[in-house]
This record gives sequence, structure tokens and C-alpha cells, in this order.
Amino acid sequence: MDERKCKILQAVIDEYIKTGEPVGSNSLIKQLNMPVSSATVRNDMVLLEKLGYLEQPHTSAGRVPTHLGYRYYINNLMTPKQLTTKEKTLIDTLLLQNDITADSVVENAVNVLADLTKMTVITSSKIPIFSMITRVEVIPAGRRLYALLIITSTGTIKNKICRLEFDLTYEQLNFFEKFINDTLTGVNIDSLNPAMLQNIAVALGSYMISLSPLLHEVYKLTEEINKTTINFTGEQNLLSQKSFHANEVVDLLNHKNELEGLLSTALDGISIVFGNENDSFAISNSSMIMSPYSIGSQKGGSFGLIGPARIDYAKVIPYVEYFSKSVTKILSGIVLKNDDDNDCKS
Amino acid sequence: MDERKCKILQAVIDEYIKTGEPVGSNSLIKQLNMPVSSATVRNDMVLLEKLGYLEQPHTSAGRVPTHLGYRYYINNLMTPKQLTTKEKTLIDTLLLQNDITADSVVENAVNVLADLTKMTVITSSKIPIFSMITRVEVIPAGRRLYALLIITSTGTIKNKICRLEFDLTYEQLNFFEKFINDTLTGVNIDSLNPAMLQNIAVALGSYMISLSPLLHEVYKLTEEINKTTINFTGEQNLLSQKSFHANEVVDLLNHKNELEGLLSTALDGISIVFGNENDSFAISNSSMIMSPYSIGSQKGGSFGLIGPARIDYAKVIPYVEYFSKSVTKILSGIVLKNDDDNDCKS
DNA sequence: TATTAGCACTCAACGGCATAGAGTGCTAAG
DNA sequence: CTTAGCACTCTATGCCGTTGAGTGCTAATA
Repeated sequence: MDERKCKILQAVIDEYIKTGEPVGSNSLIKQLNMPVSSATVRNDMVLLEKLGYLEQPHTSAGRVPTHLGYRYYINNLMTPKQLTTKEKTLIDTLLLQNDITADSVVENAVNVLADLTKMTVITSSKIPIFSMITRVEVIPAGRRLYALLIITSTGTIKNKICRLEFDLTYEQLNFFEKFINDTLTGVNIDSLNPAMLQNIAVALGSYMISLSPLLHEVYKLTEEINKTTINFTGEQNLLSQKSFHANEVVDLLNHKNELEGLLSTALDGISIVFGNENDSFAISNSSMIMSPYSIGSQKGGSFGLIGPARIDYAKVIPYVEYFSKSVTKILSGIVLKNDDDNDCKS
Repeated sequence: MDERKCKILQAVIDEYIKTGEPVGSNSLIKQLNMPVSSATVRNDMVLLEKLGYLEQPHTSAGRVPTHLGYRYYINNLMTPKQLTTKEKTLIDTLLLQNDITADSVVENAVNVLADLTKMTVITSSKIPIFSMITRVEVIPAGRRLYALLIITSTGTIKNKICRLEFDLTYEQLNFFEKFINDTLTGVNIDSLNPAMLQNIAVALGSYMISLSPLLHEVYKLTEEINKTTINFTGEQNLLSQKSFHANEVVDLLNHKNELEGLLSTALDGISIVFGNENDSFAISNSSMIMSPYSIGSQKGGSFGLIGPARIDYAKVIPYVEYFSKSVTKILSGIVLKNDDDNDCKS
């Protein structure tokens, strides 16, 4: 891979990303005004094809990048278009417009990212994993109906309404609320498990029979908070990609679980997957750019941008990097703020 | 419109719904073994075309129903395929699997309906309009953070986290919670308005300055509950319709507001709209079957099934009718149940 | 008068065929 | 190692001609 071959590979991919058409030797030298002839370029392209970086749709067509080609391009050739300070301040403003709870930060960020890049964004969020229970509330909401509410240190509120088989007295409810808050406040929400639940039930003492159904519902609610949530934004952007069939897209969107698996493999920094390389992400000629975000030193989730393989990586990757960093910073700030002073009642 | 012409129109539409291909006079007499010749059928078809019930894609093609044709078919010709008792009991079971709150009933029903009919279902839900406030809770959730919670008589729980500019004391909070519940419990949620809010703020007396921001947030939350929500289910079913372009579908899904307007026009019983007949519902060759549901005597919302114009109306309409009735019944039951005995604290 | 057999006509769909053009690989010369 | 030149390949495009389903019209029939 001498310098000229690199230049040619880069030019082919740049051009292909721009036009979506196979790139031939002639159009290449015209556009690049290289001091060599098209024949030379052709010879080099044969080599690049042997190396697996390019391929031909058919004999008499130009060259198209392979996944390997894209990877080489991303790692060695492209010059990322760094964000301007103007863009950065715009993003900063947009990201801070909804910074009260961790959930809302991520949700908002994903929207902004999909909007700015005109791509489809997918997030898997594990935020609850390192949040603590801040408060549990039980509120009568009708005949034998009770609303349960859990608030976590990252600002997540989750509620649920449940129907019991019998009525509870005011006294029972009061006891339960005090008991459950004494027991669970400050507990990490992912540390709860059936065994622990059993112990807590026993600790209810004489109230066990009447209150353990409610306890069980609380547990079920924590389980729900615990689930990794996965969300799409900007699906329209995928559907309006004319190179994709609606059916493929629908298929993709229906396989959230596989995508979650993929996203969870995202290592620090940017990683990229191509469709067909991987069974769980199978729209042909598509790719996903992934990056995780964290809270403090712990992993908080990841987001991935999905689009055709010929994404403008040079432009999009800096975006993803900046978002990953910003979201991490904002989330870490929120945890600090909320832990800071949590006792306004004192 | 003599009897034979009706039979022919019906046969054309039945056949077209089944195959999606224009129907010709020959295939018609074969399939229908009518005691007349194809020439006679042709003569009749010319008439049906003049009446506006049929049209030809081009001169040498068979006939295709027009919107007018479908309407005539639906109103006069088709024989609805009534649901069997088996189907009814299945639906009943499915509908009752989540009957705790009004919201969950509707959400569940829409899912089941989309699933059974393999179509896209859209709901506009006005449930909150006739629900009363059952309880308002304010829960400290971090530094200057407060979780607000409103529970309504139909089981809707809506929460929101808000950040205030200053800390509140335990005493202030306690006062607010008692005050706001005394003031708002039993109030219809759509009867709140800015003027009323003003009065309540004044009634806060010496607490007004410190607590009116919180009051304002409560009001904003009621406004949010009040909004007509509109939801899609089974979008995949639309996208996999090969007669629709992905772009059209995306367009449609992005125009929730127009659809809400359309849905709100749904009168009692079934109504049907065709695409292109109406600007706000513009996928060509599509149609929507709508029906409202109620709670007691008040309108609760509507749902609409969206699909190609050649829906199997005879099959789908009875479904929609049955759902409309069932949901109405279940919702009315919930309101009764929840109003029944609302004072377990006594 | 309503029906029908017969027939000429229309038009989309399909396949075959020639052409144009972009691009290639190879070869031989610089 | 580079390049001019050339034969070759293959898609895309457009132009028939054919096929077949379906039509409308007419004249004969019940």
C-alpha cells in the first residue's frame, strides 16, 4: 500500500459516498487531477481489489468499497470533519434543554442526534443499574387500587397501578410506606433479588400476610426499572433511504433484542458494524456507528446510528464522539447534583 | 340499479378485494356462473362506470372499484361476516387481560385489534376529559427537585419531575399537599383553566410566593393529561403493504394532528374515509375505518384502522364494531368500580 | 326490447434485438 | 514502472413485434 494506492482508495470511497455510483478510473483522474494515467489507476485498483478493499458489481462497472475498504478508510485515510465551535455550542444548548433527569437527558440527546445527522438513532440505556432508590410511595387510587411510585437518584420515576385482593387500612399503608422506605432508600436498584425480597418479607413480621402482595408489586416495579430499555428515533430517515426496502427496515426494527446485544458490545470510543457481517444486524449495505456513554466511571448505555454503508463517516463520527462525551458529562453532573443534598425535609 | 347490476358490482368488488387485479367480464361470468353472456355483463359494467361505481385503469383493462363503488358496496351489497362466538370469547379474554386503568384498556385493545386484523390501528384518546382528580402528590426527589403525581378516577397516573429555584421546607410541602388535595380532589380535569388557577393561587394566602411555582407545575401537568393523545400500533402492517410507498406511509405517520382531526369527526357507528378524498389523509388508494368508543354516555375517543382501499370490509367492519362496543363496556365498568368506594382511608 | 355472438380494436406486458457508453484488462512500447 | 491503444464485457436504453386479456360496437336473435 504505497501512498498513491491510499490516495486512490480514499478518492474512490469519498466519491462513492457522495454519489452512490461505482467509481471508474477515468472519472477518478479527472476529479483528482493526478499526474498519472487512467491505466495506472486501473492497475492499482486491481491490486486494491486483490487486497479486498474494493469490488466490482460487474465486469464493466467501476469499483465500489467493501466493508474492509470502509474500515481501512475510517482507520487510516479519512480526515474527520471536526465540529466547529459554533456547532458545538449549538449542540451544547440543545443538550441542556432537558437536563433534569438522566432519562430525559438521554432521550433528548437521541432526538437531537437523529435530527442533526438525519439518521436513525438507537439507544440502549442501562441508567438504572447504578441508580439508588430515593423514595417509594404507595398511594390509594380507588377501590383496592394502589399506585406505586419509585423515584431513583438519577431522577427516574416509575409508577404502576395495582389491584389487591383485599382492602388495606390506613394504618397498614402507613406502616408499609415507612417500612419500605427505611429498608430500600439508598439501595442500588439492581442489587434487589428474590432472596433479598424474601428477607424483607420476613422482616414485615405480623404484617407479612397482608402486606407481602404489595411488597411483591414493588419488587416487580424495580424489575421493570432494571430492564435495559431500547429506543429508536428517526425511523423515517431509514425508511426514506431509497436503497433500503421497507420490509428490511421493519425487520430490523422488530429485532430490538439482537440490536441490544450488538449495542452492548460497544467498547469505549467508536465502533462500527456492517450489515451482513453480522447476523443480528442484517440490512444489506447498512452500517451502524456505535458509542457508549457513561455516568462517572460506570457504563450508562450506548447509542448507535444506523444508515446505509455509504455514510459520510468523516462528518458523522465526530458528531457521535462529541455526543458521547457531552452526554457522559451531563449525566455525571446530574448524579452529583441529586446526591448532593437530598434532605430538604430536615 | 337492477338486481343483476348489483350482483355484478358486488362480484367485481369481492374479486378485486381478493386479488387486487382489475376484473374483466369473462373471469366474472366464469367465477359467478351467471346465466348471461359476457357481453351483457360488459353492457352493465358500462352503466356502472357511468354511475361512478367502477373505473378502468386503461381502455383494455378490467374494472376497478371507485371510492363511490366501495361506499355503495359497504352500505348495500356486502354481507358482513359476523364474528363467531368463539372469536368473541377470544376477544373478550384478550381485552380483559389488562383492565385496571382506562388507559391500559385502550392501549391493550388497540394492540389486540392490530394483531387480529393485521392492520394499522390509530387511536385518539380523550379519556381524561371526564376523569376527576383523585389525588395529587408532591414528593421531594433530590436537591430542589420535586416529583409531582396526579392520579385520576380512570386510573391514569401522570408524573413529572420539576426543579424549583429555591428549597421548600417540610412544613411548606405538607401544607401544599393538603391544600392542593382539598382544592382539587373531585374536580374534573378539563375544567381547570388559568382563571381558576389564579383563584387557587390567591387562596394560598401567605404561602403564595413560595408555593405558586409548584402550583403552576401542577397545572401544567393537568394540561398534559388533558391533551388528546394519539397513538399508532402495527405500523409494520402498513409498511409491508406492497402497494404503499414507504415515503407515503412516513408522511402519513408524521401528520398525527390531521389524523386526530379526522378521527374526532367519527360519528357513532362506523365511518369510512378514503385517501385522496380528503387532504388530511392522503395515501392514495388507502382507507380508514373509524369508530368511536365511549365511557358511559360520554365520548372517550375513537379508533381507526388504516389499510389499502381494498380491505376485506365484510370481515373487518364487524371486528371494529365489536371492539367499539366491548371497550365502551369495559371502560364504563372501570369508572363505576373506581368511583364505587374511594375512601379506604376512612 | 333485452340479450348475445362475433369481430375489430386497444393497450399493457413481455421478450428479443441492436446500440451506446462506461469501464475494464491486456499488450506492447516508451 | 508507466501508459497509449485496443479489444472486450456488460448494463442500460430504446425500439420493435407479439401475445393476450379485455373492451366497445354491430347486427342478429329470442
